[in-house]
Amino acid sequence: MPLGFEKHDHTACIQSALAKADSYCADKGLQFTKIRRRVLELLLMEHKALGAYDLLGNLSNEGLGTQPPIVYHALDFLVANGFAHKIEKLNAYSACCHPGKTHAPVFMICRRCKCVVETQTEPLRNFLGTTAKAAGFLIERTVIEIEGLCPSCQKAEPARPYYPLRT
Amino acid sequence: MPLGFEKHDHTACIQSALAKADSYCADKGLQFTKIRRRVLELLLMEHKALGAYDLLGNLSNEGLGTQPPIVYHALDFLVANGFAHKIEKLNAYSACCHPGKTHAPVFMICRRCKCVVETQTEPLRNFLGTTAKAAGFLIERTVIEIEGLCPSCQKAEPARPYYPLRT
DNA sequence: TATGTTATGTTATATTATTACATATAGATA
DNA sequence: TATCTATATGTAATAATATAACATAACATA
Ligand SMILES: [Zn+2]
Ligand SMILES: [Zn+2]
Ligand SMILES: [Zn+2]
Ligand SMILES: [Zn+2]
Repeated sequence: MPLGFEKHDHTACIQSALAKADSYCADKGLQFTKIRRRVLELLLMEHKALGAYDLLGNLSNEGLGTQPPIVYHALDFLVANGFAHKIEKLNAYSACCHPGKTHAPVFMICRRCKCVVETQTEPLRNFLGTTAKAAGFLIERTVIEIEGLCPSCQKAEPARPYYPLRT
Repeated sequence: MPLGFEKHDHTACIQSALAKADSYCADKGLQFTKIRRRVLELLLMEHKALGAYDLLGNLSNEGLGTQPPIVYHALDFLVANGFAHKIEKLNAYSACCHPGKTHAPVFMICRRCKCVVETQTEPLRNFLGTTAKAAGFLIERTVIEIEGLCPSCQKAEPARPYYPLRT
């Protein structure tokens, strides 16, 4: 599993994630069915987020279903069980890179090549916890997504100004 | 402007935000037109996020336009100029509580009463900067949204488990 | 007023997601 | 094994969000 944008053995990356999902589901008595497994596999193929209808297109080509609820059902399962995340900024879905661990994921999204890298930071979680506590707010979920340019795309394109547009 | 969930003089809150927008636009030579101003005003009315079609419903009732691009044009302006933010998790829009300041906003979203409170944390921004830098990633924008229960809703409803569902 | 620029309006359509329910299948129970 | 029950999949229709492409109107300023 990549910790960042460095090259890695992605075949192993995929196999490892599927194996973890297999054993986790076996442990918990969850049905890791053909469709669910295939959707996860599709999400694992690249470190990119895929839209529900991209996934559905693939399923459809493979004779695994043609209607939206097919893929949304599978995504519900994968997200609920922590095998995938929804990337809110993209309305798309990404395989989890740290399955089986409690984590508050942080996504780095390259606007140019669309790659998505998941990282996690315990300090950040603590930090948000402190911020929320000060306001009396009780955290249940977090959405943390960073948009910008990945290392290789920085060479190809100038940066846009850091948030916000206002000076 | 509220720093958290405490009660405050919301009429003053609205007036102050509109006045800031007026003067900012005057300074920059931006056209703070009737529709744009009204959309901001609608967003300011409560500390909640409103969907584009909610806003359009209001505009439509007031004879200010009936088609989606009307409201999306206005929202584009308000977001581009930092008067409003899109809340990605809700596909909805919220007036900025710190207009005129450079900031990476953090939103606390109550799942029960749907209130949205914007805060900002310079340390968090630094922290994400460090995380990204370690991966060689260049930040342009951030999406930081916390979901959970606001102080008053905590009294009314039990919390759900903290992220993630996985044990 | 003439001219270029920005804002608004119109039509159509794209994209993402859900509701509600029917059928099929897996796993548990008798 | 046969039945029961819960879960998964399939179907149809529709809801909700957002954009493309372009026409018209209003504004800015020379
Ligand atoms: Zn993850
Ligand atoms: Zn890139
Ligand atoms: Zn703001
Ligand atoms: Zn609340």
